[in-house]
Amino acid sequence: MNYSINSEIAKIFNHMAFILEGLNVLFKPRAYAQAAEAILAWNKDVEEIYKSEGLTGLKQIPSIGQNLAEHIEEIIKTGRLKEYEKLKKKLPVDIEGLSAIEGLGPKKMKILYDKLKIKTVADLAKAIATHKIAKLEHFGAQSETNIQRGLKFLKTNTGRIPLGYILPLAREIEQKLSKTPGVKKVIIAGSIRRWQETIGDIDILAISDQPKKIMEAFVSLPEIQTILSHGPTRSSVRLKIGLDADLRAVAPKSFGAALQYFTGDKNHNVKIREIAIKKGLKLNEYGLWRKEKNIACQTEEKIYAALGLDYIEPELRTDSGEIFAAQKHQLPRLIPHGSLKGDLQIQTNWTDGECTIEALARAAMEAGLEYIAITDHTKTLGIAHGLDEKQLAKQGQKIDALNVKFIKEKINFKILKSAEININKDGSLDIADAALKKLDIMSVAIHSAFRLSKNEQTKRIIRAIEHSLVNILFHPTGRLINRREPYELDLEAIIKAAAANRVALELDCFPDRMDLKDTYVRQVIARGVKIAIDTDAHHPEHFKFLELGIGTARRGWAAKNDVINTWPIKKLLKWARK
DNA sequence: GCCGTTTTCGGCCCGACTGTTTTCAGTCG
Repeated sequence: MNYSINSEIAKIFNHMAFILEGLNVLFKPRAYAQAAEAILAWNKDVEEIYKSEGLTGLKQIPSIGQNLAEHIEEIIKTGRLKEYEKLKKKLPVDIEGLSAIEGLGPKKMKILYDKLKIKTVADLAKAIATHKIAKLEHFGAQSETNIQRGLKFLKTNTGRIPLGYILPLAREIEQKLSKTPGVKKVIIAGSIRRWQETIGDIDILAISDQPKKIMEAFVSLPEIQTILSHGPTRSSVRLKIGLDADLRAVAPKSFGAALQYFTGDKNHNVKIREIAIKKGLKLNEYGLWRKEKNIACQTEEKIYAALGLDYIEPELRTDSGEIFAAQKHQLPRLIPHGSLKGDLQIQTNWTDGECTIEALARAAMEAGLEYIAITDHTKTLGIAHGLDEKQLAKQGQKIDALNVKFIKEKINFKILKSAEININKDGSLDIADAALKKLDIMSVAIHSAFRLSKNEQTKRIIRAIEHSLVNILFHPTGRLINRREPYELDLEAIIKAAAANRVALELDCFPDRMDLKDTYVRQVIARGVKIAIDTDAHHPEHFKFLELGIGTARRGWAAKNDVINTWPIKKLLKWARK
């Protein structure tokens, strides 16, 4: 899918928000920034929406009203936005470049431009070298030093890092801080607690009566490159890996309120606080208050309840309908962590995996699973030495033998015969039906011809879904986070075909795939289509990624029964036999 | 500029930390 128009418009709106902020305009900046966020999060191309439903369609997007819908219309029609051009003249600077400097926001950028005509990072470096900054009003020697330091450590704009690659480090820091004297509890909050697919920083909450001690421990961690701020209850650091980490400490009695506040996300919290205001209350990280009187603070559950809401799980806190559902008691019962019984995508050393079937099976047992499907690539994927019909049959014999061995060892574990069957360019499969019939479960995927037109790609995949033996479509959109855009395809049409043919769509939870992503999971299960959460394991260590898949499925409002590999093996095989 | 089951007008989250300030504005989350 091509959302470049969405990101282009979001970028313009974000720039406008920034400039308006610099011009001291009230409230509009938030309106523009929220609109930008909403457009980015929307799963449909705004140009398509506009073409089929006009301005009315655009106004269905949250935070888009008459004015912004007309702005979008103008950008689609003319490729530019006059109002943006006008604003740009008032602050014609490299917003992205300069924003990468810690502590430099719209107001200061405006001063730097007005007084010194600083437009770029290079201009800024020059001004620093000649000590012009310190002499400016509202700046000083310290500001100059800080900007100089900021120039050295530009905020990494390589983007966000997949959760799976950050989680081990975050947990290590959590462990270390837990050992500080006087600490009652340390918990990772923020986007990690919400299981967001990528992470921009690590947020940690500490419960302690002696917050200064834990702040001291935090800023002394060996993982740290620089200290950005260091106060008695809050500190902020840049880690050596280029990511920021924040620690917030509160007293035990404020635990629930602080956890709610520090988990976010921001939009969710703003909405929750607005609900508090409407009830004549105030919510902050210390509790829920009516004037000076405390209403709730110990647990998140109590705070949500006091606001008339069912408890909202962290994964759902994205301001995308969860608050309304909590008011109406309509929140889903999310799939619990640890409820997967199997993993249906695993590659072995028969193709591009690193280990034997048995080693992977034993690792899966260790991870608490009851079954796995071996899904080596098939023959047309030359680079992975894909298996042909004969080799598949031979692998089947090996799997049979291992299953017998497990029975003899009295191990309750089963290996299923499967494959990651390659979909040809025309939508046919590269393995003959006779060989496919011998497999326990059949999964398909595309690995080539990524650049087909949207129409052709969609038709190709639907043809594979319609094959009478196919059970699962692997990594349906093909995106690789920070590396490859998804293929152009009409996901709605694919979901429809999957529903009609009772085919499941995969949530491949390898950290940089996470495909389907959260919002797509929500779209898919809303249409009654099942998902399979698989690790795509190539190595025994990879089974630890299962928790990431559950996190993303929960973000997509999935219940246990929406996920086929929570089922006992008998139920799964019955389903697979169509 | 958006939004609404207390509002179609009058609201718009809240607080810590920093640096420049003698009481506060900017930035950040």
